[in-house]
Amino acid sequence: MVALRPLQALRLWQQVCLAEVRGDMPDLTERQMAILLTVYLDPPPHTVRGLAEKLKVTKPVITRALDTMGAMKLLARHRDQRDRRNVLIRRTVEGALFVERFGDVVVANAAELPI
Amino acid sequence: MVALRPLQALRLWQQVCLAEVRGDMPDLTERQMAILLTVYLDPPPHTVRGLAEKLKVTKPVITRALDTMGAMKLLARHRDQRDRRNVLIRRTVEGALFVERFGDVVVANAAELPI
DNA sequence: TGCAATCGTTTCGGTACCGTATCATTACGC
DNA sequence: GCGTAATGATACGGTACCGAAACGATTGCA
Repeated sequence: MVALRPLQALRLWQQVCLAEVRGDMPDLTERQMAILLTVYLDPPPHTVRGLAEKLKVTKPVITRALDTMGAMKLLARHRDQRDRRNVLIRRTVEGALFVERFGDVVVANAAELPI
Repeated sequence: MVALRPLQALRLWQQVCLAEVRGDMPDLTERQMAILLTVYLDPPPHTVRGLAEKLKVTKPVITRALDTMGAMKLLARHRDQRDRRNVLIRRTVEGALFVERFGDVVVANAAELPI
């Protein structure tokens, strides 16, 4: 339970967005961000279908996001050997680093919030 | 000063992203979000040039974002009568409501964070 | 062995955004 | 007035994403 007042929440979001926009990091879509954080925060296994249901989007949305973030090495695909129709989404070192750094940005900006 | 631990920060971001993705709200780009929040949180006046400098992006980026969000009625353009070259970006009722509701989403998700 | 169901992917046309360069309008100094 | 500077908008080609539909691959069941 984190007590956050509306103005603080908005200010936090603004500062983090500004940091992301100003930086030369690869800009991720809100959907891509939701997928990435879900893969790294929720327990595996993660499948295309599962993510599509969690985000309430269609499967092609997940496939395309995996294409993009896979090219960025933020996560990786892996065929499920027990049911070769499935694709398991796995974490990568680069992705873990990216997520960790992003979390630090949020924490740092939260620490500087006034009032 | 808000004490937020890395895992809490990431979980918060995930939940808010999920809420936005799942909702049928108009999805805003990270840049658009940075502009919108800056207009509504920072003191006016706001100009295209000023926003471009603050976000470290080019002016067409701001112009296009204003087009998009203007069509959504999230903010409005207004010629500066003292220097008619300038365009002043003003807040709207719809935009204020949108920002307020977004802040509430963040606050609500922060309140439900574990540990 | 067939055949339907499920999985993820691909294709299609359309839309939105990007960066760069250029434009029209307005202001200001000479 | 006239040229220069500054503002924001636009044109252009390119890229990425979107929703809907169709597609191969794999499974499991009759």
